[in-house]
Amino acid sequence: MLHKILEQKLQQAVTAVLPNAGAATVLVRPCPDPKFGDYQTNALMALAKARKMNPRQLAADVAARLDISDLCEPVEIAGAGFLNFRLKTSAIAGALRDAASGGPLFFQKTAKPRSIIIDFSSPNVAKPMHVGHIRSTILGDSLARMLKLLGHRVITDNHIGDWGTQFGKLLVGWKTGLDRAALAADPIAEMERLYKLVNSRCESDPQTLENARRELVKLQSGDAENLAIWHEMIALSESQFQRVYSRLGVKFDYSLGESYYNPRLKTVVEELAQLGIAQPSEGAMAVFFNDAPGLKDHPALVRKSDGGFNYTTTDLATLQFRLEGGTWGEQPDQIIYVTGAPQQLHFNQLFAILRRWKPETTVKLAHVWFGSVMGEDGKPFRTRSGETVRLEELLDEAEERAFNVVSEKSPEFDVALRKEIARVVGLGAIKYADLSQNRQSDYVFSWDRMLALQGNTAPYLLYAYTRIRSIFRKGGESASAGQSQEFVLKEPDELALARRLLNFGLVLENAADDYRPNFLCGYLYELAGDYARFYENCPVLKAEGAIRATRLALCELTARVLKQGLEVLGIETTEKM
RNA sequence: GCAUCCGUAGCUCAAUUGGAUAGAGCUUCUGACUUCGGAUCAGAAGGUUGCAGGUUCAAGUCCUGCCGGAUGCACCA
Repeated sequence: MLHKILEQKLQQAVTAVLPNAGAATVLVRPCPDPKFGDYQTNALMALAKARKMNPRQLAADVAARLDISDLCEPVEIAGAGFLNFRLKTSAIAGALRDAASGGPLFFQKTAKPRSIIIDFSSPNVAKPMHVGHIRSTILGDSLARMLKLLGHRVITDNHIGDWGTQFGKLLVGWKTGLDRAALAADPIAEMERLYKLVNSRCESDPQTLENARRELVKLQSGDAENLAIWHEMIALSESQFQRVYSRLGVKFDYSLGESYYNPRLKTVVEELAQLGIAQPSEGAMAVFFNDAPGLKDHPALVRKSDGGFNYTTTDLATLQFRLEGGTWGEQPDQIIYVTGAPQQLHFNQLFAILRRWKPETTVKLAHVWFGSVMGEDGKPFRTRSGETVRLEELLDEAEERAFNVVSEKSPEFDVALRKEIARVVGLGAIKYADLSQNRQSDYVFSWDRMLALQGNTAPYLLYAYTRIRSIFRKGGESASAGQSQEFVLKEPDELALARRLLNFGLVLENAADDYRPNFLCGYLYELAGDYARFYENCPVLKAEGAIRATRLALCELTARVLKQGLEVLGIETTEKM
């Protein structure tokens, strides 16, 4: 973490020159172009501006106070007042040696661990998980892994949809048209069929609608028969969820569904009413936001005119529960919700209500939203027959397609090995295609691009990894010889690779701070590219002495960073492919 | 009507959130030692960042107004 040291020294120099400069104002970041140097700061220009000083003069004064000659070449002042730092080769070699001999892998655990709840995935009971769930699941999982790696205490909670109005219709269907054999064969499909059946009947037949409403009321007031059916539907759905999550390698600490918060709903609304936050309106209870510009004219309902509660009420109760420390007994510093873009209004309302309801809480709330998955026709992604695409079938197809590619490229591997490689590559490709994109844009789903072998894709990264592993298989035990010897970095491709390795932690932190795994993907892609050039131009096993040892160490460290980076994205690696 | 988001190369996407000459991949064209794994690498071509103003040392990024598109908005989640 050389840039951290630079940042600290720079901070000291700045406070020496400007005694009342703020604490966290001077940041060091990678240069946009290596010709400027390795790292730069542009913060002095802003500081100078605020004080009406000459920015280049300030930069010169700060540079004069900097003692970093052990790490860097003399600092350069450039442009309107940039400070550019170029690392000495000895400093780069030293950092590599530290990492190669058991030190941290170019990142540090945070000095201030926070307690963070991440709420993601949230599938619905009795419905199939479809492509819409994949982004939330993968993004949330990746954020959880990232924050954990950086030393935070992370609690993952799957807020399952197990209490909506859909259960009225499901109960009617279950009681009147359940096909037990079909349920045994494919429970989700059967429940989905029942729901669709009753739902369409409701549109033309008010009596069915009324029946559904009545079944729902019975369920919610504790009717034994309906509760039993409801429990069965949940159990059947959970086995589906588990199948998907275990394939994806996603784990939740808690799966507290909406029903869990049911007992709190009434008192939450009463409290809001008592505090004057919620008020009666058109028979319902509503919260108005006249002073919040973005929310003006968009009130939130916390109780429906029929006395029932909705999404907002449940989420408020959930927030209350979590702020009290949940069942795990720790108050969160931060809560992250991972859902689609259409829910922005909902979360803006939710957060605004909480600020009024519990003005004393300092919890940091984040709605990490994402765009939709589109088909190649630019419309929401569906099957040819117009159905939503089932997640399990999507995963099957990814593995199948990957299997075909592996079989074509490596026919000499036996079937079991090819299947295992296809699993890693196929699932990795799905995840990577999603995570490598700016989460806020809609993205077009394309099998061909996703399993493409070139470009910013999982197969490209995995291939880079397998080439490194192959060197170690060939090189035998001499692979560990790198640790004791002096590092010799001369070739441009060695240095470029080494410099890239140093930035792993910096990128990891940026990605976590902004909830953007695509930063990490971009970094890993560049790292793999640097490695490919190094591999092309710098023979490892044919080299000798310190050069060989250095190159082996570069290989080893690259493999470790690739593996660690992919792991944080929830992607496994394979030794061969 | 109100609100949110988007418009970048022929296509699919980046751009470290206001930084230096806007970068990749696909596609097209040209090249690479009888390969430490060619699922690789090098090079060429491709742009007035939807349009017009503004803010400042600096704008794809911020502000204003247009044009075009997506989504959400009281009783689904």
